[in-house]
Amino acid sequence: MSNPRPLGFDAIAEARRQWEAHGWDAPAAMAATTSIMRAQQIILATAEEALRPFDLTFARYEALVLLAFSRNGSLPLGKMGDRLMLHPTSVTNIVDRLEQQGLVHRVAHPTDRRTKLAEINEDGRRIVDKATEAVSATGFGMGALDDAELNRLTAMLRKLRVAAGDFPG
Amino acid sequence: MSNPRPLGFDAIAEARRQWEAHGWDAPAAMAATTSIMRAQQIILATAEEALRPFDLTFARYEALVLLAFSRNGSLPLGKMGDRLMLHPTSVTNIVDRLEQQGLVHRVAHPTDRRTKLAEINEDGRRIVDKATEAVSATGFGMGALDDAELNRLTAMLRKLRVAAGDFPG
DNA sequence: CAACACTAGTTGGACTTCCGAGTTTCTGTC
DNA sequence: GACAGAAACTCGGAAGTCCAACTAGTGTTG
Repeated sequence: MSNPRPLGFDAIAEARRQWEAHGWDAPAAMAATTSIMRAQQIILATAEEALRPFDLTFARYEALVLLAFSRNGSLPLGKMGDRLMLHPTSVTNIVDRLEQQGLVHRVAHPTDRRTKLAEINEDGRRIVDKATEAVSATGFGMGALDDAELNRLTAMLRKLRVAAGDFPG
Repeated sequence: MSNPRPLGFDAIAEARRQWEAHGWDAPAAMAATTSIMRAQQIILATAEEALRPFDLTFARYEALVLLAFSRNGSLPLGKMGDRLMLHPTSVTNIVDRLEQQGLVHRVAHPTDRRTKLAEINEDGRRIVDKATEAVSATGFGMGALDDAELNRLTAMLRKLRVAAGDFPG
């Protein structure tokens, strides 16, 4: 989680200074963008480190959680892609691996023969519980922020997601 | 930038509800994490769409900007990796491509023969100016937030970066 | 000054993601 | 009932990232 070669200064603040010095537009948006990029990198690295003992990537973990939360423990692959905002081919790949790991298997859809369901099994549920404990224990790398701040962050990014057309709002 | 298959509801709010219903820990951190992941995806897609006419990925664009901002228009590859938080291999790959595109070339370090410098040329500077115009025009996909919100966002994520050891703070 | 450890960059391999194209299966319309 | 169009999934290929191992050059230390 910690950076092996820390800088002595805030690279994003420095970039913003230069951005403005060059007379470029939208410095606040640039700084926020770069901050989100870096935050995502930090959070992802933290989570993946916690997930390594379970041989799960964050994407596979998210997919497992989604299935664990679903009504019957199964969902059509396409619906998974919609929920996780992933390309269909990525879903195929993820389900392939989870199936190889014996945590999930593909099942025929009861009425639509085009559709395949991914179904989580008992091993999958056990793993997802343990993996969640491990990830939660790291606080997702967000220990520096309290719950009020986290909620404000989530609310701000919600606006962004609505504007991008993720959901009606 | 807009999602081809929008959901009718907020998937992250729904995930949080289920997370709490299962009695799992740190729901606020989970929701914030997932929000950052999705925000990064949106922003990246927006930027890459704007950069496509210039045949640049966001990573290559960031590298070009870094070089354009540097004192002599050149930096050692390792230093670029530190600033951009990239693995040395990724820097090699990025500079390879920028060199193929004729925007950058590798130069020997004046005193240390291990080190190579990436140096931006006139074409590179011209492209980075135009690309910046294109990216700024999209507001980085953050049009839904005003400058005050963007600054609060940046400040919160700054805490996170300090905690991860990016810089002393 | 010789041996050893460290640093800078590259190479090859595994993994993930997306895009385009293709197959199979519905669905709506005439 | 036939058929054009849409939908669900998969396959092959390109691009990007990281890791482990390697080469070459530098620094340190006895």
